[in-house]
Amino acid sequence: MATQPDELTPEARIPLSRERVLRAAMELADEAGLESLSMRRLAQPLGVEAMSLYHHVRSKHDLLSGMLDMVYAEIELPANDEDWRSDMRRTAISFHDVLLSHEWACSLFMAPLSVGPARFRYMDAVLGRLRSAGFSAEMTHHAYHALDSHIVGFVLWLLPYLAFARQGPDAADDVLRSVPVDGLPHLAEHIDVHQAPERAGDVNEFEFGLGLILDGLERMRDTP
Amino acid sequence: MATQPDELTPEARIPLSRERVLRAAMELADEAGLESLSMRRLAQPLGVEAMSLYHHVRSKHDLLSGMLDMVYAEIELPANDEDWRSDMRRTAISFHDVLLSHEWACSLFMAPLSVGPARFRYMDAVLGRLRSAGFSAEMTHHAYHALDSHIVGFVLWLLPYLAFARQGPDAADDVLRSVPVDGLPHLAEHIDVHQAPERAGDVNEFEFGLGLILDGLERMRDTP
DNA sequence: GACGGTACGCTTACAGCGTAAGATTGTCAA
DNA sequence: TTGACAATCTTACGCTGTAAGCGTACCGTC
Repeated sequence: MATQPDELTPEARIPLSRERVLRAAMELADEAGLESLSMRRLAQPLGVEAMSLYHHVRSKHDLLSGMLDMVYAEIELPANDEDWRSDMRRTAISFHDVLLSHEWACSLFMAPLSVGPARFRYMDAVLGRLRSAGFSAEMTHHAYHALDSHIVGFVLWLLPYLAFARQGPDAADDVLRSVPVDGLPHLAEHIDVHQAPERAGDVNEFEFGLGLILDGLERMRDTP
Repeated sequence: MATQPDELTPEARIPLSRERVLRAAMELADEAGLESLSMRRLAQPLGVEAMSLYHHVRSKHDLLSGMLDMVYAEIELPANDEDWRSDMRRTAISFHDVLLSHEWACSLFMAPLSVGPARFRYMDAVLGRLRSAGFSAEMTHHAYHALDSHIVGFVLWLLPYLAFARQGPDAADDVLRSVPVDGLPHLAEHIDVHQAPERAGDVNEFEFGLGLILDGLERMRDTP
């Protein structure tokens, strides 16, 4: 049954392409993490050898750049529907969610990757919505960096906790309980707050800081 | 002149230690970046072979954990001198400065490293200062995450720009000019703001967002 | 002084990495 | 049929972290 043609035909039917390589890379990174993404392992599910990938991707660096840009493409751009704070909140939460669904993306912010078109489009859309809300160019600049810093910084904090939580239902609690809180009373209290049963959604945590920034900006818009 | 004893004696005088390994690792990372930090290269300036390091460090993972904790140890903890906002601003700026002087540290936030004592101490001190300012346990928790998210997120944004700027006086401008701004008018404006001569200190950018958060928190403290 | 235990450093070896170089194959045009 | 060209595979190199084992130098105890 499993003759050679049978195996080769479907592979040959769908030729490699940058698109397909990037998409496979994202899937692999989503499932197994960035550290599992090697050229050899990426080639395997594509039915190809590692070096073949280099016809569609200049280097691993280029591959990662492309992956990050696909992440940016998933972010919901700000609408012009409601008041600017609601519009920006929606985009910020979308960015937050996208980063959580591609945890490896945060690791790529540090590397000096080349910036792709989707990221430029995202920046322009956010800056445009802030300008149309009435912010000056200078103020828009401030607001943009404050918002993006919060989003990326927050997810960066959240990810290690999520990694623990995924290990098992009580793994996170075990880790928290193992913290040496002797002589660190406020840390102990902080951990209690984290363990409080009512805090199901850490999204609320995120939206608290987000609201703080949005409200602060709104006040500065009123009195420029 | 260069007899064997001459060469061996000074090495034997200063035996390896976890402290010395960590310090050498930080120096290497500061100068050449995290990607240059391999066990073999780290061993070289210590006058030792790579495997010898494993007597003082459980693994490379453990080495990185230790390095990150030394970074936390450099942060100026919040005093109880003035009003809480001034105290916290000083600590936040110190954190910011420390991250800029050890750029590799940001890359380590993502990895699920074990948390060391200096980081616990930092957390407790910050949480304590917020509590003594009159914030509730829940509110302190919010404030802590909002502040740290901003610090880490902001530095994460700044680092790629700094990397360009270091390549040469005009390298950053060249990169900015090469951005395809056709159809992205707000991005073009954003780049203009970045290139404006009067913006010498990007620290101001950082302190803008910091002030936004501190002021927002202060308002919530007044009306709980 | 002799002896065993422990700590520390070295050597060797292995599997895996990114990718340069070159051989091989499949496909279409002339 | 032939040539051209692109896509793919093969091989190889220098690098990585680190497991396993060996040698040695110092230690407290007899």
